[in-house]
Amino acid sequence: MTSQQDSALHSDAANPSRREQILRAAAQLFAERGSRAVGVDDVGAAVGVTGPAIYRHFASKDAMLAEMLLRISERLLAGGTERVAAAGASPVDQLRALVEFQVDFALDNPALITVQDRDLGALTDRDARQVRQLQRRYVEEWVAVLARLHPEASTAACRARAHALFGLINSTPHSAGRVARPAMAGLLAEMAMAAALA
Amino acid sequence: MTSQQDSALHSDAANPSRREQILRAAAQLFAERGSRAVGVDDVGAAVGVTGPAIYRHFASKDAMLAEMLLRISERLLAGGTERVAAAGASPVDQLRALVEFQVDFALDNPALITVQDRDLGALTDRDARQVRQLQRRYVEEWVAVLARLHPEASTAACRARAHALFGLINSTPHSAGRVARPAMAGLLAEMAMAAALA
DNA sequence: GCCTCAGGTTAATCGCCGTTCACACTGGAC
DNA sequence: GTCCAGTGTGAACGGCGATTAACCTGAGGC
Repeated sequence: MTSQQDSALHSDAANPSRREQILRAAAQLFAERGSRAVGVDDVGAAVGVTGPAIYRHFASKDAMLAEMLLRISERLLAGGTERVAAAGASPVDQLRALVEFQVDFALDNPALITVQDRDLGALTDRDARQVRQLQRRYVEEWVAVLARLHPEASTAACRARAHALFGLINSTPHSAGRVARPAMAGLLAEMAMAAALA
Repeated sequence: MTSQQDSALHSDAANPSRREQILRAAAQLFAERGSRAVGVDDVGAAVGVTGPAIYRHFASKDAMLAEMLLRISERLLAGGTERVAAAGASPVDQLRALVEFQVDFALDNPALITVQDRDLGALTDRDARQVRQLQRRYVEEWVAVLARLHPEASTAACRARAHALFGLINSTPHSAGRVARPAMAGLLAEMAMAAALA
């Protein structure tokens, strides 16, 4: 139904391998219905093959989900640290860089955003631990910046603030498409900045 | 494990019937693992009975989830309209009333908040439609207030803004417990007001 | 012209889990 | 005391869905 094609998954966006096609289709389906409600046959059908063909490319359905979530977390962490580094020394500028990065990511990859916080629990302990560790490092990036903007606040409060900002920005998938992308980006960034500095 | 006892489910909080116990336990489990990952036996075990005993109180596992989500939506809608009505004519006061109501609800019922937006898709079409309709009416309550505060903004933009505020406030379950309840309530309300008025 | 191998296919297998069944055990109502 | 409604229990049943097995094909390399 959706023509949405979350961009953060492809190595080679132009000519995606079958493996990449599967990951993208799976992300879309997982986001719509939840990973446990999506059958291996559904994923196969979405790329024009039968269910078991998946196993030529992934060890298991869980492995697909794991790879998906690991890539997202890595991409967020890498992008976040990069943007902060490029933003100079001003905490407000750093915050703005993080906000704009997260807004762009959420608008570009609504399905991945949805899957990430809905299906973390479906991973094996081992995979989940690894994803959570990457997520934690990304959060700490935000916490460090927020701490400089609110010197009086505890670390725990800054962490809560960071999570609240993620919730705000990641609300995108819920208010799907009725507002044009640039306007939406502006609105979310503005709200996030106001909330962050309040 | 958790001593959390979401309060919005009981009619008689003091001496809950077996039926209510089941709903509470199920909400907790569903929030932790997702409704599809929780077995009927798990729910039974959580209240000290075997799985099939559930069927003395609910027609099916889906019926449990449906009742849970319907109650939440009804409670939110009722609470929201009531608070707005009691807040007088000032849009800012009305907004503050809504924000404080939502913050209290989210802090009191983290499990329900989680289940509500994670497991809506597991409902039958009929039930899902009904829940969505209640949710929509609650959202419109917010949209009406936001529209008066931003007369220049489109309805769609106000709706996006409302969803963003829900995302912010409902982030509570993700930053579980490290900040004391009153401080958390203050922080979330402050951030939400700033974001709403930005 | 063969051999290999990547990538598919269809037809089992197999375990899990929602649900139903047939049979107790209560504890009031009368 | 009897009876019945309400609750539970353990043992099937049945379907669904992930995985595996066995077999096929077509494109290169040699």
